[in-house]
Amino acid sequence: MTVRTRFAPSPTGFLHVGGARTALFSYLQARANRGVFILRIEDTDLERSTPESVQAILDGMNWLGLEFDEGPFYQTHRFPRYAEVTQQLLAEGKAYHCYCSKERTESVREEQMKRGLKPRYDGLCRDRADVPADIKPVVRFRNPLSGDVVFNDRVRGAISISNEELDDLVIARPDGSPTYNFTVVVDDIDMAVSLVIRGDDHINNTPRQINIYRALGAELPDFAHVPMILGDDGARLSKRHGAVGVMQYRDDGYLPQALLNYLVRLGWSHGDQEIFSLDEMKALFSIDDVNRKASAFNTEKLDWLNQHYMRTLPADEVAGHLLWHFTQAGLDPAQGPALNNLVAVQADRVKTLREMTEVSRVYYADFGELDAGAAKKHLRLVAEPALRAIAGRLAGIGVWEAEQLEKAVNEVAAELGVNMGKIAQPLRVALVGTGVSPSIDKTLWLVGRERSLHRIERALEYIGNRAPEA
RNA sequence: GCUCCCUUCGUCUAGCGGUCCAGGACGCUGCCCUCUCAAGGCGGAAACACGAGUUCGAUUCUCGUAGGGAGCGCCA
Repeated sequence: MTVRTRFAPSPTGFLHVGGARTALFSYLQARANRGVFILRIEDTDLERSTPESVQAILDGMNWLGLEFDEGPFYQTHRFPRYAEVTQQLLAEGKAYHCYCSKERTESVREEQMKRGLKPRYDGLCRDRADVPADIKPVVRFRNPLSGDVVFNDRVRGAISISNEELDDLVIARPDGSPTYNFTVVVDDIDMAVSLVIRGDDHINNTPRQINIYRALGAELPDFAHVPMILGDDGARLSKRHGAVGVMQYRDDGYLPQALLNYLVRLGWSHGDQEIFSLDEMKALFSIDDVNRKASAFNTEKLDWLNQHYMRTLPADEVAGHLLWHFTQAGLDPAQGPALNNLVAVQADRVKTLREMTEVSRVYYADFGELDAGAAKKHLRLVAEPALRAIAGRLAGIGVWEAEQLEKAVNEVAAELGVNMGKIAQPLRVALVGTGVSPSIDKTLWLVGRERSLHRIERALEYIGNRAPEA
């Protein structure tokens, strides 16, 4: 039997990391078993669902590379089907019309709470014979009154709940529109989903859904409830934790490979392995190895992975992602070194592409003021001879490559009888305006000949203009 | 309140009764390397929530306790 999994988000916002991981697990489980991955949009809540959210979810999945084989299916397109099944249940006496007002069911709930009971519908209309006029009824599922619902969760193990804890849930509103617990079951049956992977906030819904499966005479799928993802502080993930939307991570400079790798290791592991390519994930992942415990999102580890991928992925590939950030930052890549060269030099110095863009600005556009502290410390009178010497040397250099540049700087240092620090730091400040940059040869290489000579000239002016030292 | 679920270093995790005075990774930290910042190399500190059982033997099994989470909608 082929494994069929699905991701079924409701389009009420962007794709957040928790949903993304659920989607990833579902996707990988399908891939690992040569199965089918389905995308279904659960948009039955007309009030809160928006086309923008649908697009945001699609964008997020696309950015992560989670390709679905079937869908997207929209529940709003399937209302006739739900109505059909509702009628079937009604006809078979497995569901009934309920004329209770919202007010009544709410007061019943309050009363039960007050008495220390679990709030549930009291079944007043369950065996009602009369048909009140002028009231549009809801349809309730006739849940079994006794017995236990037992299922074996692929990540949680055996879970059991008594039917006495469950009540007759509403499956259709007065206007005929279906409700969640009902549509999922109908859809998962119709789409032949064999493994339902979803957040563990659905554990408590599962028994009532199982009862519906049974009433429909359908075979049960497997269930796998994955734990939720918490914020850095262990509290439920929310906006105040910063980035929660997948696309926000792109904006912040993360590579999809890094986020994917980070997410797959949240709740799942394969021995001590930390780095997984998508192909490895597809080959090694198993939902049965997923943990039961909720895990906290740790941005520092994501940073580490992101840097790892910036360093190890082909520079051209990273450059492709970097280009997007350059565009966002209003930088023209044509005004400086090729982006793949930039990546090769900068990758092990920054955590994100956004950071790379920021620290690389000086290679594509002029910088304003010299950093006051750095200039004061390194652009002093004593540095003047070194800068003049290096400028003269650079002007005549044949091939503007790191190797030659390093040689040139070394030779000038030797000729002047000073150590590297005495020449590299002033030169660095002259070239980029601050005391921090890649090794001096790479820095020169990135800045380029004309720009380097011009900036050294400017630094010499600065030295000339500064007040005599005490 | 009721029901269900969870509990190994700060964090992500390995462990599936003895191999564990608990292993890896991020982070932190010491040293080395060094033209700055990184990266890298070699070290270090850091955990089985607690209490009873079961067993020759429990991190691993059972039950309690404590703490945490989720659900209890005509939301999904």
